[in-house]
Amino acid sequence: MSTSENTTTQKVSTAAADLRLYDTATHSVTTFEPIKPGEVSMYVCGATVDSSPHVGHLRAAVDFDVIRRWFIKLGYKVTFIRNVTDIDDKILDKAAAAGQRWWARAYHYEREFSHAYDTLGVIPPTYEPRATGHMNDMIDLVQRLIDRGHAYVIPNPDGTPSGNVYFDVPSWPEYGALTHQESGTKAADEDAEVADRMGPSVDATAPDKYNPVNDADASPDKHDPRDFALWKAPKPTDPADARWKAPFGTGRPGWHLECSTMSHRYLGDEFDIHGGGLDLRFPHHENEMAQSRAAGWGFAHHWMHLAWVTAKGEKMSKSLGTGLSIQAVMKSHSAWAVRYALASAHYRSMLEWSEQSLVEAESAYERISNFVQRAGEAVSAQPTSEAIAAVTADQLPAEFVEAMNNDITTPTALGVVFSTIRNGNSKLAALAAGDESSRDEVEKALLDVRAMLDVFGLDPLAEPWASNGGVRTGGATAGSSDDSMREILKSLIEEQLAKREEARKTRNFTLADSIRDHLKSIGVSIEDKPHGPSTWKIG
RNA sequence: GGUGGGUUAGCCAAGCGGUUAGGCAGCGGCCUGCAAAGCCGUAUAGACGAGUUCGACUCUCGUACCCACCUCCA
Repeated sequence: MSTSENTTTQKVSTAAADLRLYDTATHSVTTFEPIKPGEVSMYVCGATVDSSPHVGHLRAAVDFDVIRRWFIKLGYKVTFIRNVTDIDDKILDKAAAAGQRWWARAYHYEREFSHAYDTLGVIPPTYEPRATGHMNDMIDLVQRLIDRGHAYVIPNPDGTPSGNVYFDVPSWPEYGALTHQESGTKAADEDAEVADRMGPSVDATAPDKYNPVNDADASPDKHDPRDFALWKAPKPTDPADARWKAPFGTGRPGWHLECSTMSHRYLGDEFDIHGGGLDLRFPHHENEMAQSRAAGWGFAHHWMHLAWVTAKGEKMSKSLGTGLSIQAVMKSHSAWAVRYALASAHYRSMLEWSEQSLVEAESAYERISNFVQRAGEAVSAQPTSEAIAAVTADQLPAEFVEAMNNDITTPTALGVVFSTIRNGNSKLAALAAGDESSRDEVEKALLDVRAMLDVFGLDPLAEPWASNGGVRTGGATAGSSDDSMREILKSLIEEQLAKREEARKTRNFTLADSIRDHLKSIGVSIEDKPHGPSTWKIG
């Protein structure tokens, strides 16, 4: 990716004016207009680090990474924030159950997430704030909301503040603007029973229709069932180092508060895009929006929510215990294939995760890397990473740009990649047949393909794949850290190839085929060429 | 009960009111000593019912089924 420090000369592409994105708040696809010309600010809700990442978490990271890379390709300077929620009920509960310090558990799983992100080639955020690092900001925000009349402190019997502070939903008439659940006018009596069974709903505003399902919601202190915790008094079991002093009582922050605080800290009063998983829409993002706006901030202009990864048609979920751990998947599949499988569905569509999707991804890798390798050899040079980063959106194939600009339609954009490869393969064949006029077209196709793949983070010769083998071939690519072993392997295999070549010349095909079969059985595949020597690769 | 999304060929997955999505798998052909890779061609679609239209997979309404959020969740 472009790492140019000199952003003053950065130019936004012409294509950028035509980017359209779906906005959760308006339920429509609208043209994207940045707050500051040439810049995009994004805040994405990161993980609550209470246990290992699963495939669904990685989809979120990969999809937002692709969106971010597209903004960069359009020529924007992107500030990308993804937080780490490292203090919350689940972390405290699970750590206590496992006999761990809560912060030790949080840090352990934060490292697992980071490692998984790196493995899949997700660009690190511009900043990655932790909730625990922003306590003063959070306390300030709670106080600000109290001062502005949008929050109230629950007093102890003796009149001192208890540490429980709630957001006053009725004080904020815009509440519900994001998810449109503000109605409250229905409710024939027969609805009440179902509403109760289904738990709290912002539609069920009447106190007698409210049937709380957990302690926090059950609090009799709340003025309105929709009110939510900004600051929580410690439970007796909470460890001493999970309690922070505040003017409204010792306690810890509510979940929603964290993101409002951190987005403001790093992106200011207003920013372009707020993202997260679909499940965060309500209540998390609705509440975030209410408290940030009630604090007097403009907050997010645009909301993007990602759909699930499903397994056998159902949501892959930590809480349902159906999450497929990323470590398990990585045991039998390459990181490239996992990333491809995750990036190949539209971000707002459910993504059905199966072995078959991984198998297809591996096939895609073969097809793509075969082309990249052969084209590179045919024109005697691969484009440099600088050359690829320098390709602007305006220089990419128009159909690709249109697909990406049309709400990041990655499946269609990927179709353009394959079309370009097919066309490039044809030119490659023409070039091999001696048609020198095809050389420029092969070169162009190679550059286009790698630049498009770079938008997906799937250029096989870019990091992190390159140092992991990249295009796995005996001939062209070096880069292994273990060069001497590589040389030994190479000479052994080439000795076999020479024997086979000799056999082919004497039309001893039985011997030639047995050499090929043997190499295949140890994981080396042979490819004969119309002219010149046969090539080999591992895999 | 409220809110939102979905139903496309063997499988995965898009756009589009009329003109090839794409991938994987299949079939036929070219190339090859045979393969592999690659190229060309090709079959199988749009849950169901009605409506709008010259024309609908695409718009509208209805029905069925599936999924999600409303409680922690990417």
